[in-house]
Amino acid sequence: MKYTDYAIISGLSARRGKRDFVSFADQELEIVIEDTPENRVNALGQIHAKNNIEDSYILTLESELISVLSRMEIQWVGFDKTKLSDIGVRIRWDIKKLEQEIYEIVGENININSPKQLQTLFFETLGIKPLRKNKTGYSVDVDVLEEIAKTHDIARLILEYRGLMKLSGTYVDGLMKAIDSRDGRIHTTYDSLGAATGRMSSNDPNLQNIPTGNGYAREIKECFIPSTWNILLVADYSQVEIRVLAFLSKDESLISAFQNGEDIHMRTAKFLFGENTEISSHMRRIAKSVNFGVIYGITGFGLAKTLDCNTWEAQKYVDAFYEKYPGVRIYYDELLENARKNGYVETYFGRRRYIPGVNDANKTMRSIAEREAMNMPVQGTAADMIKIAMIELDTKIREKQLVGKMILQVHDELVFDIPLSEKEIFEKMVRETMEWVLKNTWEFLPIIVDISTGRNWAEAK
DNA sequence: CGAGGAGCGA
DNA sequence: ACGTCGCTCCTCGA
Repeated sequence: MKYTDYAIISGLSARRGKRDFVSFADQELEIVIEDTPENRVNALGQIHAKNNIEDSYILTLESELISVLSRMEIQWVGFDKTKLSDIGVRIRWDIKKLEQEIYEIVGENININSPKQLQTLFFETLGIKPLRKNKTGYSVDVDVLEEIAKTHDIARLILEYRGLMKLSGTYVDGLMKAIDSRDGRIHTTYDSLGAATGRMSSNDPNLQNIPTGNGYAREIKECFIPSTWNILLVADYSQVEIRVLAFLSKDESLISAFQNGEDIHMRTAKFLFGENTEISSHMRRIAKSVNFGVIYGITGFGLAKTLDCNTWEAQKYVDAFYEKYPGVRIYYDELLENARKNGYVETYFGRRRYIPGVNDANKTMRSIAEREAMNMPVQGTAADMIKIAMIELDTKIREKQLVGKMILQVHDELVFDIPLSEKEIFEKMVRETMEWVLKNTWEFLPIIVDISTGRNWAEAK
């Protein structure tokens, strides 16, 4: 049955999507086409033509990536069904126990998965003051429950319950359904143009959001295993987005920090709290949030929420960041100026995203658009880099007639299923290729790839 | 079946 | 109003 979902296109296997049209950036084509990778890239080409983009490297890149992705999709990933099944039994047991505990405290069998019933419990029965509203009522999300948990233990239990339900539903049951009955492997579908920034997306099942934590989460990741006699090799770009920001902005402090091999979060922490200050783990955590936040176009309010501090304090950190890395501020100013003038932003490799909202009359809409504009070139350039590396690696693997295969991509990470005998050659080849994509700039901005291996995905990470 | 809320990843 | 990009599960009501 599963194969009825597939269409053979140009001798390659690719799955048909549900959509019957192709869109790119914020411009929908006025044509209805069969949703295939080839047609999507074709549509991308039409968008380029319509906007007078010539000699687009992105078009070449996306064309070449189609067959690479199809080979990854065909390969599939090994999976330990027995182990997942055992995890499922234990999680369900824990859920049952938590359920009983919660019912006991509440005094009745409420549906813990219903935000509506939780609202009634907290804000009416228990008389707790609501923290935040959403479209349908008062929010009972993790931030709110963390706050309530300070005074009511029940909130802690509900958070635990939610975490286990997520693992049980999305990962245990979800992955169990995705295991192929014939060979026990799992197959995902990639959408190369899945995100507006140029990132890919993965679905059915999504293998780009497998839990990374400890406990059950780690056990689930341990279920992803190599083929018989093989090992998994995981290669990931180290702090690639901040490095890309350094590269695009040419900020001197940011670049020199990477040149000197400094811990970038520590570098920012020193900037925020003083060169001679002993940086605590708390301070480093703040600096890390600021570093990431800047890439997302953060505001004082948003950072305050993340750090659980007041807006004034958070804004102070954001201001300090831009003061210490002035090149970043200039870069963003010029970027937004260009976005307002041209209506789009683009990556280093020329991938575009149209963002008409930067000139919207509505301040809120404009702010959203500005954050999108600020983030896209960073996230998109990183996406371009790994896509280029994937094409190059796919070619090399076949040229060298290696047995190992590239099987997964998780935004800044590639996973390979390889024989132990090919470990050294893969390590060297993968590192060199992934770092090579910005080779012409390596002189002033080191790109670092971390590689590890193991008998399962958790061990290799 | 779809919207909304929630939570998992980079 | 309030940090980017995704996908999937659950509830609830049409």
